Amino acid sequence: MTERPTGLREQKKEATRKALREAALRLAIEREPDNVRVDDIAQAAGVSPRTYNNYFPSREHAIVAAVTADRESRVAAAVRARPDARLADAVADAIVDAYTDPGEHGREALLLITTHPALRQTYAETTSSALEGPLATALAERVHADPQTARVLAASVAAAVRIAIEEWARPSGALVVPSGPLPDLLRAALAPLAPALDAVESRATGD
Amino acid sequence: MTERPTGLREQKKEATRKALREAALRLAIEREPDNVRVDDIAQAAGVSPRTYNNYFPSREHAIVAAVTADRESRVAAAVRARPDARLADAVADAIVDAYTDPGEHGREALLLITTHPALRQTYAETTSSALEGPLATALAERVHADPQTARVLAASVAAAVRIAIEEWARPSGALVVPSGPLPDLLRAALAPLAPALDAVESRATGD
DNA sequence: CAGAAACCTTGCGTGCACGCAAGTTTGCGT
DNA sequence: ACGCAAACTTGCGTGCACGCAAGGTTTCTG
Repeated sequence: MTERPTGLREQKKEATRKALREAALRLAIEREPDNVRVDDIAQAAGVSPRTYNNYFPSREHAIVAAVTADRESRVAAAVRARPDARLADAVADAIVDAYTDPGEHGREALLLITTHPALRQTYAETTSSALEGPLATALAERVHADPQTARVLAASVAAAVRIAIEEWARPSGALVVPSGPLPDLLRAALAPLAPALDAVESRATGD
Repeated sequence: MTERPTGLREQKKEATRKALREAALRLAIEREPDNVRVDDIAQAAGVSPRTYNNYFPSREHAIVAAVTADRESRVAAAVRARPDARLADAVADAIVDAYTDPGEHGREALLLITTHPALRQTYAETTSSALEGPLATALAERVHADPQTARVLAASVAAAVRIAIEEWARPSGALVVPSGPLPDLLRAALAPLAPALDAVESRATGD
């Protein structure tokens, strides 16, 4: 499933992708993100600037990809892994797990993303859109509703996550409340959707 | 509220904006959208190319703005106008009303947007994001929940609308079902969210 | 009504995204 | 082992978004 289809060309591609996102993150940390040209990233990774855009659709994406990794598909897998739990709980737990303590280098990188407006937006955006697809598939399997319903619910969850992340990464001009740690924000944002998840779950079970 | 703050500078600005979006739509219809440069639109509207981007953030936005107009804020107003109806119904009706029969020139323009991938995406995207803010405000007034909850629900509704529009504007390679007219798609996409809207409504009422 | 302040337009320069058409590498069948 | 086809990289060219600063217009203020 997550194995390499053939072997060697795929390795090279993955190596290049990794080199690019790590170079992007490293450069963004040591200089300011604004002072990093895409040419620099490409050069640091040993490829042409044109190739950079074969891997990432924008300058910001490589940087956030260094943090994001494959969280989104792990969320989908975690939801699948608990078919007995209440759906709303399974979703909330999976998301909180995935977005809690993003790892070692993540700490400094997240500060960077939080600080920088363009990165903030790309982060929330890609997180949300990357989550929508896999989660929709997982939901469609889990409840036996039509794909459209699963897609709407997945998109709603993704939107809630995006809002939580935006809230969490807000500049917070010291006037408003710090609005708490990310896990709490995530659960609070997901709470309003619980009735909808419950409904589709019971409807599927009772059907 | 929707009045001009002072007068004359605002008139000129609105005139320019209107000239730009109408020029954009006209050119996009008579040539193909791909054959319309932003320079052409600017010239047709009698402003410099640089000024174009002071009004619209991308080439596609002017075209979809010609169709979109101010639908999104009308949705918010319509929700506010029916404080007695069930929230889920008020939202669904308001949205269906706003997105049904977009007007005269809309017919041809919508075909154009439907046909063209980049326009489709911009259309669904701006529609959704333009809806989220005003609707969140309206919801926050209507139910007396915290703003965060209102925002999540508004974003979910916006996501559902986006999905319905995407589905409706899908190329539909004649293999899948035509998936029906837009109002039906909208109601179907909004249906899964009704429990969440009911819940926040009763919680606010009972509170 | 004159001067100032706010605002808008515009040209210029830069960086970026991407289509296209070579040129090069990898994989596979025979 | 060989050669072809698919896939990847790269340079080039184009169009676009946008920061910046100069100049013009509208609005505000005394």
